[in-house]
Amino acid sequence: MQDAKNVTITDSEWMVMRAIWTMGHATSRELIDAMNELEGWSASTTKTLLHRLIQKQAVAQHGGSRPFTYKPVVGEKESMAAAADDLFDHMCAMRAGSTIAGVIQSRELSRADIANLQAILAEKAKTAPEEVQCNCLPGDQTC
Amino acid sequence: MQDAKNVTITDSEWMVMRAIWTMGHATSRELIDAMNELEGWSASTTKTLLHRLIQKQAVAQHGGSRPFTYKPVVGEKESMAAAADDLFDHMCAMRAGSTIAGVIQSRELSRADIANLQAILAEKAKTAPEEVQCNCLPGDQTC
DNA sequence: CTTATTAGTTTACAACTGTAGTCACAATAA
DNA sequence: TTATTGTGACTACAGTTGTAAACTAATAAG
Repeated sequence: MQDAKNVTITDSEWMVMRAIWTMGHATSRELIDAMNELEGWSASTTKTLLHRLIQKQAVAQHGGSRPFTYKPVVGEKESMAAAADDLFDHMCAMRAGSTIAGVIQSRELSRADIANLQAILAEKAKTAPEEVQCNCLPGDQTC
Repeated sequence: MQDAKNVTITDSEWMVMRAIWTMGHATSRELIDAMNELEGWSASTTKTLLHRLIQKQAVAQHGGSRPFTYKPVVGEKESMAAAADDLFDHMCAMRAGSTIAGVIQSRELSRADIANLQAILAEKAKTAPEEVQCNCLPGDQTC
């Protein structure tokens, strides 16, 4: 799988990727139908997005003959991780904790997810610093 | 403070907001200098961004006379929460847990942050479902 | 007061996005 | 083998974003 870090997937493109990831692989017809039902998009719109994703090498065309099959080239997990990292990279490091807290509160998580997060946190607690420094401006500040 | 949900702050604009949030309030000169040092931007660029933020009502101009003071209208915490929610809204609900896990692992968190997250998780565990359903396509799927 | 300097407003412009129409060609049906 | 249709490629076009120059109005310096 190609490095998801190098590909920027836009909001509309995400919708298509989600469908492809979930289906595993799909024909354009299947995608067009799914996108029409999900987002009300015209066939053209889905085609364009699919095309852009191919150019970005986030998706690849398979099967030599005409009704091609489309498959993801970038993984869902990696892409999501990259998008999340990208977001947090733009925010104040000092606020990451409370932002994560907000996300956890507003999302549905399974028992397994929670157990996993608890394990990660327990481990992380061992080496956690007392304070995280604000990194918004040159020099030390507190935001 | 105005509802951060309604304002879309772009990547470049975020940089300016971070500076304003950290400084609490600032003159354009201060912002221009900070942005030049941080991002290497020309004065014009910062001015434009500041302007757009004013139009979006994310920032307000204060003080009647010429060297105006600029202050945030939207809060940092709310804006970050909105941005994070926006991101997770576009992703498969089923994958939120592992994405959060990745974020936690890659970010620096203080002891207090961790304790807070642990408390939230403990509470959330009480009512957590066994499974979270994939919401990428119509009908139940697993992605 | 006149001039120089700074701060604020307008305009610019290419790249990227969201959304979609049209054209061309391969596959299929007649 | 020709007409039809499904599928993929190319074109379109307005709005947003990143980046910045040019212009104008206010203030400070002389």
